Amino acid sequence: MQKYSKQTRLLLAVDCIIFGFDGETLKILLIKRDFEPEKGNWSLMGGFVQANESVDQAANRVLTQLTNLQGVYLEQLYTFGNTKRDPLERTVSVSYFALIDINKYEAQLSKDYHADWFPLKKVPKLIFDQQDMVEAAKKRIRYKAALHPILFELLPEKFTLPQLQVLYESVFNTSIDKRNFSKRVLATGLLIKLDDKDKTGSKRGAFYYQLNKQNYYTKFQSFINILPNPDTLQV
Amino acid sequence: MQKYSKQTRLLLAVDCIIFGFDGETLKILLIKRDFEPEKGNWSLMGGFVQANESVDQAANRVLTQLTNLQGVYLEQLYTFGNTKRDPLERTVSVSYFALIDINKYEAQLSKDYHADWFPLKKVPKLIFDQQDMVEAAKKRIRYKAALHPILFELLPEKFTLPQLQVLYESVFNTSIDKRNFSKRVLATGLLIKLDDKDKTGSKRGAFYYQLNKQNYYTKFQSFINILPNPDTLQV
DNA sequence: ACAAAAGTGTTTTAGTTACACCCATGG
DNA sequence: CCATGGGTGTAACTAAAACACTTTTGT
Repeated sequence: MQKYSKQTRLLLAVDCIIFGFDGETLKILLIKRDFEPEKGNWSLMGGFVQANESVDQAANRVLTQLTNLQGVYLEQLYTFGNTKRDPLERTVSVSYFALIDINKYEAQLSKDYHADWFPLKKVPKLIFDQQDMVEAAKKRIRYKAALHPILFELLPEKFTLPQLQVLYESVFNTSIDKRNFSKRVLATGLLIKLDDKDKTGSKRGAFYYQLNKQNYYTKFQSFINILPNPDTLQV
Repeated sequence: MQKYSKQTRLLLAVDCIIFGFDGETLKILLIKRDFEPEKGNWSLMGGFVQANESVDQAANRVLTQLTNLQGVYLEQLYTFGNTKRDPLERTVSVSYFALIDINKYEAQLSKDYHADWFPLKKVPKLIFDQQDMVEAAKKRIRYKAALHPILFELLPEKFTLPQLQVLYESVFNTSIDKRNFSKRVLATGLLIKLDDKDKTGSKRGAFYYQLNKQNYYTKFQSFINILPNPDTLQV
């Protein structure tokens, strides 16, 4: 089966940076690595690409293994290819980032995989070059969210404008005027106002909204304008 | 040296989409593949990642092989990992795109490598999934150029505003008001006006400009605003 | 003297920011 | 009845778009 003779064959891995939002801060999901080297240390969920699967399929497999979720937003981030990144054997890793609704994630799974959620500011030391992967993922999510409506992937089907605003404020580490925020968000045409309210956050309650899926898919690739001053954003 | 036993090892390649601008249209550089399969057909410049080099190094090596240029703008684009993309043997390819000053490219090299420049609208049939790579690169260059000043990498050290405008108009397939264009470009603070003129394009001549390297490097990551209506751009 | 491309300024329009009060409700 | 968070409108300002004429010079 080796038709290109004399060429080096090497290990190819995938690693997933899995983001979730708990209503207050953006978090990532890490596991305790269960094999050597670095066994027992915090790590991204990952795995080797198998002979019979594409790289994308490998990333999806690995993500589903840990979360038991299907159809999740998953995007290729960057391929890390330094020769020494895995000290045991040359391994190139294709990193992906995923955005999941943290409520759909079952806590039970954390026990099975010795996994845990970490706020971005409290990420523990990670194995190999995974610190770089997380940094790249943080940059990418901010970059992309400044231009495209990806953050909705982190919220449940029904959400309120205050919830959405907290999410944006947390991702961009800024505070936004709620009047202007609501104007900009509603001007995108991506939201449908529902009749019922979320009463958990206040006595008056805040109206629920849901995504207008049609507009969402057609406008996903175009630039949107939810943030103030996106021009001055350093990304 | 195989420490992770029972895992699949596979071939890893790099492929480069090399862009150049001849003053009229955006072009890419292709070669005639000199080994089987698909020997003699048009192909991107590429090669296998060797045991002792990083993936980035492989991309740089391959680019320098064909162009004899160093220090060129080279950015990782996407990793293509379908199982069947190379019919001979499973090969995952990390694609990169490069922006070069077409004047620095020596025509002699084209003869050595049986290479040629093709306008984006006249790219011939390519091997494997390289058509997808070129499409991804076209999208990426437009996307990135709409937000960041990468197109200067395609121009010589000294260039005129009319030349720059033709470049933008060609990349975005649009026509731009020259008064507004010059206002926006100069407002970026990226350009230094020189004293001499390019007289090849007109009797009066157009002033040369060069990049303010300092501002260029510090502002490279922030969003700039040279295009009209970037919001409505489909990318 | 005229053709051909370079260069420049102003008005109009649209979009963004800043800002403060009333509303609804549970306790 | 009051504390808490939700919801909304307007005026001031800033940025973008539209638009046309003058300059230079080689032939």
